[in-house]
Amino acid sequence: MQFSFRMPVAVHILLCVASFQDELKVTSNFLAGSVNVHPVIIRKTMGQLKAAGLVDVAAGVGGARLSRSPEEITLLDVFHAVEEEEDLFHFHENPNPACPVGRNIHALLDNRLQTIRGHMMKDLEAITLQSLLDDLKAKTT
Amino acid sequence: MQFSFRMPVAVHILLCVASFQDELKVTSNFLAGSVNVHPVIIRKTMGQLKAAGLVDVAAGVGGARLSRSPEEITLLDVFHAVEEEEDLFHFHENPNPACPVGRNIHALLDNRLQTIRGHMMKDLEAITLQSLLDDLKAKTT
DNA sequence: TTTGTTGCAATATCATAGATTACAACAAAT
DNA sequence: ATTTGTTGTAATCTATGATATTGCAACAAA
Repeated sequence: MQFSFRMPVAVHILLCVASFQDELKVTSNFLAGSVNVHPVIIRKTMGQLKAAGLVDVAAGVGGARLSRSPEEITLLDVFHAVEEEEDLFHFHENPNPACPVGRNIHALLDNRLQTIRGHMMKDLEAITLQSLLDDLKAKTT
Repeated sequence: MQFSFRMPVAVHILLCVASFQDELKVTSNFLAGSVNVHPVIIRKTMGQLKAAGLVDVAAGVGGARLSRSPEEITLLDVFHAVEEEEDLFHFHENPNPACPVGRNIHALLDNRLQTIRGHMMKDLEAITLQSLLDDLKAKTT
């Protein structure tokens, strides 16, 4: 089990927008060509990024731009924009309350797993779009 | 998206085995009653725990026991026993190699996300079955 | 008014997880 | 040796969620 590819796709979109917004009109069709998914998926994801205040999309005429500088966009922002707010692990419903383990399993695991999730969020927060752009530049020059 | 509930179920199984192995025969039907899932799911999960060397199951006569002491079983052991070895995030296949972003997106994200996954593994490793049993005892007495 | 685009709904397709059924293999008890 | 209760495993069913696809109204600029 793993997270869907919405997150990598969203990062891909943001990198493309950051890289090309000054040279050409970054449309969902253009992005679909680079990411290689259906344009509607791009538009949907872009809608989430827009709702999160990460990009501005020009309705009608088309094209997208970053709403903030790449230093101010972290992977945590992207994650929150794109993924549901869920627990990392899915608990089984209705464990038997007559069993001491069943009665307590949820409470036992919950805070420990939330801690792990918290660490993951911190890690994502430490990665900025700018750092990815820097790496990208290093790889392409 | 999140991990399936195999992991919490496996922990539940191990806690029950540890708690009851000296008092009664811990069968898949007994466990199914506490966890509240189908006995076949228990047997399947138990098979994974057995293959990972965490429990011994008595074929024929039935009943399970821990193969090691609870101090020597970590949630990382359980995780490896029960979850596929996958990346945390699912990458989109076939990004456009003609685009500098598409050509590099995988390499850009991969090691960063692997690092995050590594932290998660370390966190899981720090949680022993014994610590859960201690908490359980504190809650039930 | 035309053109290219976004936003969104509806539907289709596909993969995966869990539930369920069925049954052979097994070991102990009698 | 037979019975009994259990494990191990395969096959199938169902539900859910993710992505793909189609279609179209709304929009803004030329």
